[in-house]
Amino acid sequence: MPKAPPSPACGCPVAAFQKMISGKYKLRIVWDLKDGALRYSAIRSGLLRGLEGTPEIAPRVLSRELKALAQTGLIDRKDFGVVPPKVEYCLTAKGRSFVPVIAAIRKWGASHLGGEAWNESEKQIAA
Amino acid sequence: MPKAPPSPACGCPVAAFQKMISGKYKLRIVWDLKDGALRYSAIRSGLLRGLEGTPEIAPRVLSRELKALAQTGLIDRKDFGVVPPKVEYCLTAKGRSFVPVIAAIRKWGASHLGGEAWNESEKQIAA
DNA sequence: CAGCATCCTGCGTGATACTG
DNA sequence: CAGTATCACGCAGGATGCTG
Repeated sequence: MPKAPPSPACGCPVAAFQKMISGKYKLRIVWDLKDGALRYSAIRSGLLRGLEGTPEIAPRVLSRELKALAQTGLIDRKDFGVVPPKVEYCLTAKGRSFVPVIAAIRKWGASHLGGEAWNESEKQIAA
Repeated sequence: MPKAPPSPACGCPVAAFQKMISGKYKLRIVWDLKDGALRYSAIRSGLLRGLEGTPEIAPRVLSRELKALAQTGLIDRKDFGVVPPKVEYCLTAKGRSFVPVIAAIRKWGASHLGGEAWNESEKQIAA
């Protein structure tokens, strides 16, 4: 991975944020991790909670999200290096500092989206 | 209409939130609108502020984001029905209530992403 | 001025199979 | 158990040209 041009902070904290949480699971993963470390499969199961029509989450996808989160510095990966494999993921300080933001999002979402105020677009999510 | 199963608080408000702000410009549009109504081209110009390498924003894209935001109920479209066309976009009550959330995001982003703490992944944004 | 119509491309996401 | 490898697809998003 070549090139490393200077990054003009421009006005993009929002853009960086969007990139950081891009993906369907990143926010939920961080949120689920707020209560403590979780293993790969625990995270996986947690992501399926409350979702009916949702097919299984492709391991490739979850793996990528976790790597991305680790690279961003929100979570930390702990490999116990044993067999059978045991790996735990937990929040970093940065990740913990981010939890309140998610809390704010959830709070707002609960007030304005949590009810039945869903429109066509959202239904397909749950359908 | 397929079932509207009770939304178990699960992680759905977050999912709805993600869908609501999906797209590169939605958050910034809402943010730029917090100070008052803006016209189409004003929004367009505003989105290019501070971005050098960024090519022009495709009208198709911006148009779509605005429609989505309107459909979500975050912004309102005011067509003056005159020639030459004049259209203004402004926040709805819902949209205004959402501004603090963006503020929280920006605040956090400024602390943790605003500096030079960008890694490879983010660089391509500015590149 | 504020869009819409069309084509095209990359990536995010899902599904399936395999491994250390 | 915790992933990686591969194939395939839909859709966001950019580029260009045109219109009421």
